[in-house]
Amino acid sequence: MKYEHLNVEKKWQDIWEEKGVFHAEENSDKEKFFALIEFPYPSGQGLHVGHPRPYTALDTVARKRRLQGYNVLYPIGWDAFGLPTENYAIKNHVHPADVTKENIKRFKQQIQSLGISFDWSREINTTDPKYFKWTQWIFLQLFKHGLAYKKEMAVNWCTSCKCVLANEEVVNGACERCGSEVVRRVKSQWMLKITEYADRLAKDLDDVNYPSRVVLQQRNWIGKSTGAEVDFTATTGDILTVYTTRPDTLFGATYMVVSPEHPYIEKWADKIENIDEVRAYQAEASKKSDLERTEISKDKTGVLIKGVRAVNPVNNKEIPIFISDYVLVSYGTGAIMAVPAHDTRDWEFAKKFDLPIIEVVKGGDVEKEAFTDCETGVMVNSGILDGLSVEDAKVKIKKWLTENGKGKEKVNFKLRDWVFSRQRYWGEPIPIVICDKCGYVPLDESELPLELPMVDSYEPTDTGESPLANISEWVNVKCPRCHGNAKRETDTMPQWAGSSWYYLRYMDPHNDNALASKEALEYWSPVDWYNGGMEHTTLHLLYSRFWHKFLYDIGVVPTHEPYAKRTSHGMILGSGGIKMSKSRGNVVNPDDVVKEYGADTLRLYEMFIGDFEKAAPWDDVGIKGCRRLVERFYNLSENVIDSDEIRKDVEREVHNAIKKVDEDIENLKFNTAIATLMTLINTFTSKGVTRGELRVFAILLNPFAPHVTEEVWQMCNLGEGIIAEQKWPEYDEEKCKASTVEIAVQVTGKMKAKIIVDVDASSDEVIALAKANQKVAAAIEGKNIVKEIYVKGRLVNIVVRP
RNA sequence: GCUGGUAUGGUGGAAUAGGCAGACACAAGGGACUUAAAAUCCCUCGGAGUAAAAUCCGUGCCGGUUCAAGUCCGGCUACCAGCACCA
Repeated sequence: MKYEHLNVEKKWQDIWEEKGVFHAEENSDKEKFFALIEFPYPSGQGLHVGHPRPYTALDTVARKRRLQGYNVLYPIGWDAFGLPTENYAIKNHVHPADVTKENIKRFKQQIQSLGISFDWSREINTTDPKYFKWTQWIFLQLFKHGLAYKKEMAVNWCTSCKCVLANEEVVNGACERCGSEVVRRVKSQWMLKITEYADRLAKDLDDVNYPSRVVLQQRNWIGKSTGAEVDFTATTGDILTVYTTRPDTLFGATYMVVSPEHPYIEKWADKIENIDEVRAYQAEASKKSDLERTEISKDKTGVLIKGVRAVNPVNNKEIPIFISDYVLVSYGTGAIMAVPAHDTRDWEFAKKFDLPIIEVVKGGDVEKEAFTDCETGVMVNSGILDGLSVEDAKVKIKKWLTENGKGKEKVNFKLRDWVFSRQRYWGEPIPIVICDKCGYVPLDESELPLELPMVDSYEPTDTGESPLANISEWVNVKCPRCHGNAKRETDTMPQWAGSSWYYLRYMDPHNDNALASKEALEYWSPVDWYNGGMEHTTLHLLYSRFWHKFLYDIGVVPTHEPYAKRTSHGMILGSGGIKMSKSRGNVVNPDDVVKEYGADTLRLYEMFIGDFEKAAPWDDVGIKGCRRLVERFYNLSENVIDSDEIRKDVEREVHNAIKKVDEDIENLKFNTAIATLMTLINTFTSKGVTRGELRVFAILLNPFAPHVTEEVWQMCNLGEGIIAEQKWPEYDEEKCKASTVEIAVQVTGKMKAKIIVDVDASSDEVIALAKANQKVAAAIEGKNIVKEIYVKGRLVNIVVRP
């Protein structure tokens, strides 16, 4: 019997749509379950087979939860602001809003053909003014709480996008999006004080269920370190504070280094004898792009500051001061004490400039390389610290510094504030007015949303100004405070703004009075299960945790973390394990797969392809195995045994399958869940299937292959419908157990025979049975038995010596 | 350089808490059905070895612990990802 997947799938999708079966219920007494996938960016290229992997995975979970009686929220929307759309619009002389509309239409149609159980009544779009009204509203709250501020600073400037980038968006000195060179530019930028939350963002990772690799990556990015600030006195009389994680090595400091941007250089200008040389070095350092700075990272450069020296507070020794670009102005105090004996970078610098190396931790050979081990060393040449371990020395010196007013314990983070403005058109306008008299004035909340003006040209400029700056009728406004002439902020928000809170909007997507109602937030928070890509770990995932914590602090949301559980999927690669890309011409379009094999087959294959968390290569031929599963299942309907029972001889296999599929879905082991179903269907194909067995099987398969299972259910008159009945099967632990079991028998670790024994047979009985086996008897004959081991239900090992 | 992760047949991948390596698929080979092909069904399918068995070898490499190691420990190698002068 031929399975006409196109008709069947369309039929069921129409039924689901018409009945609205996937709409999350309002005011429900049921327990809630909120499943979330990262909403897509509707690009011009349309869907590729990578997209459905996470959608299908959480769809499987969401469908299972519905069958288990939960009120499930599984929403989708569009993260639609962004550069590719804008660039396409510029090139083709159409408005980005129109491009976005077209792209969404295509994406939606493609996703709907997969039969994912999204609640389309809650669809959101970050470019919709009704949506970004609340993005702007959150920005205003951040501003009012001092967490959004404008600052003149050196920023990452993408030469191709003509736009600044956040630190998180710079990859190996290049733009994360387009790969072009990123250079430093001094610009006045809106910043968000994510650093204010650094400690909580790191610490609260303990309270959520995230994969350890995600936790680790976020913690590394936040980069918390504990050390001390130490006050050196310069010969000018100024206090020059350094940050170090190794205050124990203070006696080994033989010079200091300040970053080229350190403010004291200007202050000391007339005391520095070689100020021209110093200035030349500063100029050179400022010209370097990030890429150059990393490329030359091995060869240290620097200039000795002549005329000013520093005094080590612990022994009053005078030491020289250098400037060098290996010290960053943005971390710590922008100045370090250099301990060449115990820091690799300082060691390299000292060797190059022929500076003294004083060993203060014994245990290595500091003439050969820096000894950085903190575990084994013992303090030497360190006055009061001599003889102590590194750990004890740290404690003692911190105490000494505090007591003598020479420094204090200090925690530092690598995390920097978030550069939040972009000089592009297609983003949320920043709702701020710049007034000569009043400074930065927020728009009144009643003025929101502040919409984008219609313009003829939204090309980015080289001047570093947003295209919005040219629209004088939009730019020139009255100051909301003093009503004098003022100008709007013309930069827009980055792509990450809209996605930093979108999951909240799904809870109450049509609310005009708040980003979501209190009741909805109370009921649906937090997201129970959020699946997304590893590439967002230090971007979207971190940003949204920051916004959420802020919203929690100002009483908007009821939980301090947005996502209770996070999982991550691997990429779908092209055949041969290379990345799919348009330029390689190896992109597989899901539309073609749906057409040829059907959505159920595509879904099954996406889940069967391999370990969900790892990358897997697409195989055009391999998908056939999944199509066969669908057909075999469909064909089971032809010869159903008229009985509602589960037959005794398959009972154990059926109950084990329920258990296995249930557990595997919860543990992201979709591939082995499907393998279990394949094994079971092989049994049914050879032994036939009863109505009772078919019911169980169809429900287990339903979350993976929702169309064909409903179809067979209907054809065989098994009941009202799988979704309609909501009955996830339960397994009976007793029925999973076998009465007899096959035991492997080894003689000194070598497999000799297999015997069948009673599950509850005693060790003695089993060993006796094993010895009675011909092959085993032959193998142990005439030898000393040293040991006899029985592992229950597994094997017997008889250890002999000749 | 640092931090994680991974390594299993021709391929994708299984293997609870150390207990029969290769589940489940794909491909390949053989057979049945067919005028033929497709589809379907059945058989074989890590390597060496044998007429068939027996037997030996085998989870990136080298060692170790154990009655027993893909799994644990020590030392490498390769690949992937993240970070990259963070003091």
